This record gives sequence, structure tokens and C-alpha cells, in this order.
Amino acid sequence: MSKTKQKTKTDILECTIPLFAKHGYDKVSMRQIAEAVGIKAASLYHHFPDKQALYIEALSQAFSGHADFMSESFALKVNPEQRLRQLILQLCTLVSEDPDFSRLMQREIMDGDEKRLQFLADNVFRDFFNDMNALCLSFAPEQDPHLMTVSVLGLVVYHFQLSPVRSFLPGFQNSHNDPEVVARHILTLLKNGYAKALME
Amino acid sequence: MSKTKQKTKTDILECTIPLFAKHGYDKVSMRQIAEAVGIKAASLYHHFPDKQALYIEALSQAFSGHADFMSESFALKVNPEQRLRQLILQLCTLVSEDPDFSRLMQREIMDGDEKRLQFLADNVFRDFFNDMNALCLSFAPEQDPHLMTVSVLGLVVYHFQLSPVRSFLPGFQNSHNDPEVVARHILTLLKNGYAKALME
DNA sequence: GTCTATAAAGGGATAGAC
DNA sequence: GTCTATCCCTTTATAGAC
Repeated sequence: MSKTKQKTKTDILECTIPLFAKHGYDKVSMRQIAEAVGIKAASLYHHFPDKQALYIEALSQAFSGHADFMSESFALKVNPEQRLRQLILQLCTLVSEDPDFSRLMQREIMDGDEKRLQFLADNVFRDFFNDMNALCLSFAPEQDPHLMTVSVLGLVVYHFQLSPVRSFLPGFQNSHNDPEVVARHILTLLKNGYAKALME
Repeated sequence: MSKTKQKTKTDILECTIPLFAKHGYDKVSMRQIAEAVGIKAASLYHHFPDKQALYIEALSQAFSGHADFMSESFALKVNPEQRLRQLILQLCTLVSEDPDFSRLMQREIMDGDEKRLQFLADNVFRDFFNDMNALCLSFAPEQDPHLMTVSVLGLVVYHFQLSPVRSFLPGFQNSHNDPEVVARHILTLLKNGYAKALME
């Protein structure tokens, strides 16, 4: 009985995440969500008090796991350069293969109120950011680690954020959407940067 | 008579741009726009056939001028490094001082249909992108210019995109929102990269 | 060119049968 | 736990007076 309820609730969340990610909160109606799940809109209110609550839970579910996933790159004890290489490849792959996650995050950063941004920072970003700061300090000790972390993140994220317009822009090739190609490019860019710093 | 009409129309557009930029298309109602202008909602339909058209014109107005502005950085004949330095500072300043522009662009990239993305690419990005590609080739001849252009753009844009959450993240300082500080950081990162390439 | 009034459609949410 | 039916509100957009 409670098992069935949980299943339906999970179904709802699974159907809801891609809808909110693609269209945004306002453009998705309770009727649309219900249709995607295969039930009627009124039934949604048996599982969630209102649309906001449904959205927040969908958000949490979409974000859960990714924080851990991102921290995994820091688990193995290899040298900073290897770790950075692996991290960037993982980030590119994550962002490229789970566009829902990226889009939801982008929407939250744009439109989230203070409370939601705090949630995002605490539950998705914080641990990863701390690890990244430490890593950045190890391969670029002269740079501000916070700025460096944001730069690395920006390098990865923006390539995939831009992908909807990218094909209309000069010099585009299909390979530019390949996470491995982008990762290699970013790594070269960064490496030549800190490589020189290490040489001095 | 037509002068008055033009003035009102301009007023409407000026009031509309920040609203759409802040809240997005769906969260802004014709009543809100009308209130911001100081007229009634019905009067808006004397100047624009519908909400979509009003939005598109607001968009065009918000984007016009910036394309030219961005191309200016390529006008002066200095060496590539100087040009890159100036360009990055200008980009940082633009993105930081005209958040409406950046937010509208971000929303368009996320939610624009093919037609609108084509418009964006042709009218805002294309010339700038071509110039950037050429510039990138001159200081980083071994890198794919398209990837390099996107990387430079991402480095600048993401720092300011992230600013709503940034204050909640480890290592944040107020100076990280200063365009000059960010520009200097990015330039160092990039320079150490291509500097090594130039040395080889 | 701006107003009031209102139509028409769609949204979130609830009541109550099954 | 899901349904049908419905309420109430907001939204876009139009008609027609001034």
C-alpha cells in the first residue's frame, strides 16, 4: 500500500524532472505533468500539496546523487594533474549526458530566490567546490582558488550551454558537442596555463 | 503625432526590457508592463499586435548596439595580446554593467526556438564570433578557433552568471564581482596558456 | 491614443463519488 | 488512489466609448 504510493510518487517525479528542465516552471502545467504520468491532474494533489512542493521535490531528486558523483573524482589518490584531467572529463560527460540536471541548475541560478540558492549551494555545490578549491590551489597556487574553480566550471558548462546556438555560429563542427573533444580542449588550455606557472 | 506614438512605443520598450530580463517571458504580464509604463494593458495593443511581438521588439532593442560595441574591440590595430586584454575587460564590463542584456541572452539560448536562435546568431553573435575566431587563431594557432572562442566567452560569462549563488560558496570575496578583478584573472589564465604555446 | 468592460482560454486547486 | 466535475483566479486579447 505504502509501496504503491511510493512507486507512483517516484513515477511522478521522474516524469516531472524533464518537463521542468525543458520548459521551466511556468510553462509546465499540472495537467501536462498528469498527462505525462498517465493520471489526471487532481490525483497529483494526493501526493503533493501543491505545484511548488512538487517542483522542489523534483529538483531535489534531480540534484541528489550528482553531488556525490562529482566528489568521486577527488577520491582517488593521484597527482593533481591526473585528477584535474579526470575531473574535467567527468564534468563534460555529466553535463553532456544529463542535460536535465544542467538546465535545472541554470534555471535555479537565474530565478531561484535566496532560500533556493542557499539549498543549491549547500546540497549540490559546497563539497564539490571545497574539493575544487583545494585542487586548484595545488596546481595553480598563485591564483585565487575561488576564481579558478569558477573558471574551470565555466569552461566546461558554457560549452554545453551554448550548444543550442552553436550550430549557427562560424566554425562549428559536430565534434564540438563531443564531451571528450571539449574536455581535451579545456585541459590543453588549462594545462598550458598552469604548466608555465610550474616551470617558473 | 507619429512622434508621440514613437515616444510611447520607446517608453514601452524601455520599461519592458528589464522586466523580461529579470523575470522571464511567462512571469511578466501585460498588466505589469502597462503599470510600469503608466498606462492600461489594453493600450499596449495599440502599439503592438500581441505579447510575442512586444517581446521580440524588446529583445531586438536590447541586443542592438551591443553587437557593434563588441566589434569595436577589434577596430584598433594593436598586437593580438593587447587586443585580447582589452576585449576581455570590455566583455567583463559589459556583462557586469548590463545584466539585462546577459539575462535576456541566456534566456534566449535556453528557451528560444530555432527561428529566434537564428536571429540571435545572425544579429548578435556572428560578426563578433568571426572576429574572435580570427583573434584566437592569431594567439593560439594550434587550437580550434571555435572551441577557443567559446572558452573565452564561457570564462567571462560564467563568472557573472554564477554571481547569484557565488556569495554562498566557499572562498567568495566581494572583489570576485568586480569586472576588473575577473578580467585580470581570466587574462592571466589564458596568457599562461598561449604564452607557453608561443614559446615552443 | 487611452480608457472601461468583457470575452475566451487556461491555470491551480478542491469536493466528493468510487 | 484515482476519478469527474467544478470553482476561482489570472491571463491574453478584443470591442467600442471617449
